[in-house]
Amino acid sequence: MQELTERQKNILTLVIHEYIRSVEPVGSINLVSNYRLNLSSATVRNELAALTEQGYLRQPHTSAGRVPTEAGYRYFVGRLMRDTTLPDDTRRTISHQFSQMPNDIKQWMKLAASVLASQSRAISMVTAPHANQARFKHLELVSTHGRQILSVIVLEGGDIHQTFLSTEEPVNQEQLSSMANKFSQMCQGMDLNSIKTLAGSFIQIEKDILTWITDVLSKADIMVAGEVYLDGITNVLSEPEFSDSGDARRALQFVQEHSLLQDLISLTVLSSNTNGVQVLIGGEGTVDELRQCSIILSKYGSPDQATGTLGILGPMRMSYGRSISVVRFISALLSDLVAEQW
Amino acid sequence: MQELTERQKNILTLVIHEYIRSVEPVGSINLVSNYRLNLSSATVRNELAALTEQGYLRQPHTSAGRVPTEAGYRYFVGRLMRDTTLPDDTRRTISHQFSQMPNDIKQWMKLAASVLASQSRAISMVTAPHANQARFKHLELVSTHGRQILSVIVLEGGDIHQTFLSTEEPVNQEQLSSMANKFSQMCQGMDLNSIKTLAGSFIQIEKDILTWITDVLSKADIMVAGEVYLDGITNVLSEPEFSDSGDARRALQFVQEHSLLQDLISLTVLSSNTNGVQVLIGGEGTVDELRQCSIILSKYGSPDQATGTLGILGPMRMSYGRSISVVRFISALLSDLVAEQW
DNA sequence: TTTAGCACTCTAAAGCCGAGAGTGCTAATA
DNA sequence: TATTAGCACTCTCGGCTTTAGAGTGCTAAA
Repeated sequence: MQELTERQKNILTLVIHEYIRSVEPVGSINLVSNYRLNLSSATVRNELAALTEQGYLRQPHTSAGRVPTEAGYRYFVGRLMRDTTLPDDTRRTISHQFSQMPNDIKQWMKLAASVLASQSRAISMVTAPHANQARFKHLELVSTHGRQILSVIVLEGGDIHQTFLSTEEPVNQEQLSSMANKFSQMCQGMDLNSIKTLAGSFIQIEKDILTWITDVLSKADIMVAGEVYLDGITNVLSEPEFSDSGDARRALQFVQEHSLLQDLISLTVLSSNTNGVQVLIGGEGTVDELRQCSIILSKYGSPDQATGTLGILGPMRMSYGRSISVVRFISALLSDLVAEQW
Repeated sequence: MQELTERQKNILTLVIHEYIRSVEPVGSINLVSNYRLNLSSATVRNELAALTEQGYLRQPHTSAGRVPTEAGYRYFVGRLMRDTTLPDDTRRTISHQFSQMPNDIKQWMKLAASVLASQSRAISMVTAPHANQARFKHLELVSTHGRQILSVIVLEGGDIHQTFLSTEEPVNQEQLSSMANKFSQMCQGMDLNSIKTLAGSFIQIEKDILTWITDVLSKADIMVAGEVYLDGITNVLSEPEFSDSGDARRALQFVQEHSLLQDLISLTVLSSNTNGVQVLIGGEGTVDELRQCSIILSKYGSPDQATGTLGILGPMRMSYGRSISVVRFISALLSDLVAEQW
């Protein structure tokens, strides 16, 4: 696999552009006439043949135009694509939308997912920010009717978990409050291991609470990311390459069942890494169901506070320039919001 | 529109069964041979003609079999369908799944949506239970780094809302706790109106908190249902009638954008009402996008505690017997869970 | 009232054809 | 040596016709 000539790079770029635009195999004449090359179609044909030879393009059948291969896209994203940024007015619009939101993480996530989806016309995925190692912050106990207690745990970073605990006999709110205070102070800022080493004589209900706390912490540690917010699921259905056949359905099903992002996050060795944004083309390294798709991922937040992940999943034939810039922008935006908040 | 004869009812039922099974227009010979009628195809033809005349069936074209119309389905659901219940082992399996869940509303909702979707092979929708008029129960304030305060409001019924408030100058956790206690006691069990009438001299931060509380309560009152849990979105895509054309996409898009259930809940006058379960056929009374769909809805919980809504959305050609019984069963199950908890 | 028989209608699948797009090769050209 | 014009060739796709088959409604007989 030898280096491409400048002209070949140029032509590869054009083929990809044109294919993304028209979603049809692109031929030599088409290129010459649409892009005012100072070349004849015959010359372009030769170059196309060379690029096909090297594996960057392929022909659906003998007398069709060329379509980019996975390798072609990868070469493009890694070495040819120029860094684009979002248009100023788009940036402003998005920032404005965020500034008008209440200070509520859920709302942010939803908005981020929605903006990502509509801007990229792909499926968007966003995880809520979470501290890297879960630490206990606060416990709250609220009596409900009967012998059920509503128990709320707040983790550092603002994650909230709740459950109902039941007691043998009724406990009034005052007792509950003092018990909650006791735990809040005793466990302040501790992580899973520290809490496990706590000793002392506890009554039954206190033991239940401790079990519950360790449950929450270990769950929070394992589930690197919390809930996943999805949006734009129908975007991908309108793409021509998914118009029929079960492909789209299978891909969607996969996304819904496995919370995808969870799995992807663990992949640290990734191919193209553009300025903190990671691009997986043709579902590389992942599963069969996503063979026709590409994924663009980015972490946000900061490692010593809280981080989350966001990304989009679209057809391999997507506008990488635009998509990457959107992901990068939203990622930065959420990073700022997280930094302000913590 | 006159009463149907027994034989006509029988044949209508068979046509619907067969159509649901095969998804193809069903003809007279087909019926006779598959269902061992003691009739000739000619007789059946006459009856089919009569049913078509009355609007319960239609022919896609002159020489095709018959397909049930909206009216046909409605007649079937309202008057012909025998009440089915879920098989015992299915019931047991589902109950078991619920019993193994932690006491967490979110998990319940997710499980309910998942079971509904897989059992009915349709899209499922579930709203979390919520008190009918929101009442304040408890306030909790937790300091975070900087001048941000994490504020958590618990409503009667266990709904939880959180936000970040900011203060002019730092406040320590002790002050926050006493402030939270003050509010918790002062506002105990009050609804929106009562809280609005509260007077007294409050410092800035307390005013902010009060505003936030009223915000939450009014939001909770308006948004009759909280979050909507969806599942099985891909189910509907595999249905043959949605295999191509944008119909499926449009319907899905609609479901995602408008949180559907919200709108539907407000429809109290509904056509078929089978034992607490409501059936909307052909999206009657709703929107164009759902013309090809049917909806089965049920409330759960009890009016004086908390109620939620659940339902499924599938192709008009769905197995109503099974679907209705699943919806009814899950609805009862959630009702029990809610009753235990409150 | 039911049924056998029959002519008729319409669709959907299969086969056929021609236009058009695109190719690769060769030979001429700059 | 790199480029280009010319050309024969290949393959798909859309439109057309044809045909098999399913289903119908009607009539007349049982």
